[in-house]
Amino acid sequence: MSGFAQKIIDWYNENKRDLPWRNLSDPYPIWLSEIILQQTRVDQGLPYFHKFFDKYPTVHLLANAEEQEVLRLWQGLGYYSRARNMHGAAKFISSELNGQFPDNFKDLKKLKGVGDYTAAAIASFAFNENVAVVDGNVYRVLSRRFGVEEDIASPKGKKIFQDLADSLLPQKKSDIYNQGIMEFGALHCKPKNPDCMFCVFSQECEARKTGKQTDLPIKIRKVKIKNRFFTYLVLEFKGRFAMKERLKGDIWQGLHDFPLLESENFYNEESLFDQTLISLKSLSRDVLRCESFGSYKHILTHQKIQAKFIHLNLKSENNLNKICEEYGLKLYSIEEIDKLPKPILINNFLKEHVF
DNA sequence: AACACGGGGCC
DNA sequence: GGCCCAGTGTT
Repeated sequence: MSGFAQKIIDWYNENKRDLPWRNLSDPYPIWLSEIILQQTRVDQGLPYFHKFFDKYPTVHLLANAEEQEVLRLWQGLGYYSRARNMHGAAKFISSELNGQFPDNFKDLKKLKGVGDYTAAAIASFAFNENVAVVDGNVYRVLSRRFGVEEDIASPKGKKIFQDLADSLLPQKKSDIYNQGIMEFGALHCKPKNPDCMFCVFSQECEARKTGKQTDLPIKIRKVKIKNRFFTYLVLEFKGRFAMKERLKGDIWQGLHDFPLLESENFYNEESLFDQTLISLKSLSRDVLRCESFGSYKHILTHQKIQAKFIHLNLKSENNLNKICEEYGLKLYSIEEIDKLPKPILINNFLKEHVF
């Protein structure tokens, strides 16, 4: 075993966290945890793992659940296609494979939502297959320790890191080593403020020699962050809220949120109001004028969505208030929105339509 | 090869 | 306000 792998394993045995999906041989909870932890920190994913594993202790129970119920449990975790793919894969395993999990890297990759990383992780942790996992932690640890300055976002860079990870993989205890290098990246060789003073690689780390720790790994972002502006109408009818299912091909597809207007900015009020009128005609068939204020900010990786809520201009003759009164509707103001329990905000996709 | 897809934590 | 996180699927 290389000195590198040995040091990783020693560090891991000394510093590892006690996590519920560790030291298990059943691939189901391991798969569950890996899907949940894609692009997600352990602290954030942990409660979701418990929710899912408690509610669906076997792959059959998950497979037999309604998709809406699965999405409801996933609510707030983000990247909702993970939930849909996971549910689809559960159905496939339950019905086509008789509940028998694929037991090797190649077959695991055939599952929806299981790519190179996840297939390697499950193959390694559940079936002790000798494959190297490469995730964000591995990129960081390897790039720093070995001074690799290749762009991890490029296919060429990805291959270089995969090859390096493969070459470092020990023949024995590769599962422990895989867990170890990721844990080391998550807890010690962190993106910001890595603890280089007390590091097992303090002597041989290439990044430390050149002071480039926080410059590595190199990741060239090409996608520009887009700004989007949503104005929400929050309408209540006898304790239920008007919600719409979001269309495919956009964010939160298939999920539900409040009726909304999208504009290029919040200052383009005139056009926003015009749209409002058109949109509200489906509710009231009347001409309405609304006034907007307040804000709710929602930041995504590649989209910056700023949302706010509107209420009506009370001076208006045929205003939404009147319509609301007629129909027994309540239109929420921003102050009232702020007092609502958090799940009622735009993370929500409850399937409760008033109209 | 580029891009879409979430939400939360950190500095 | 920008970056990152136990990445994958689509085009």
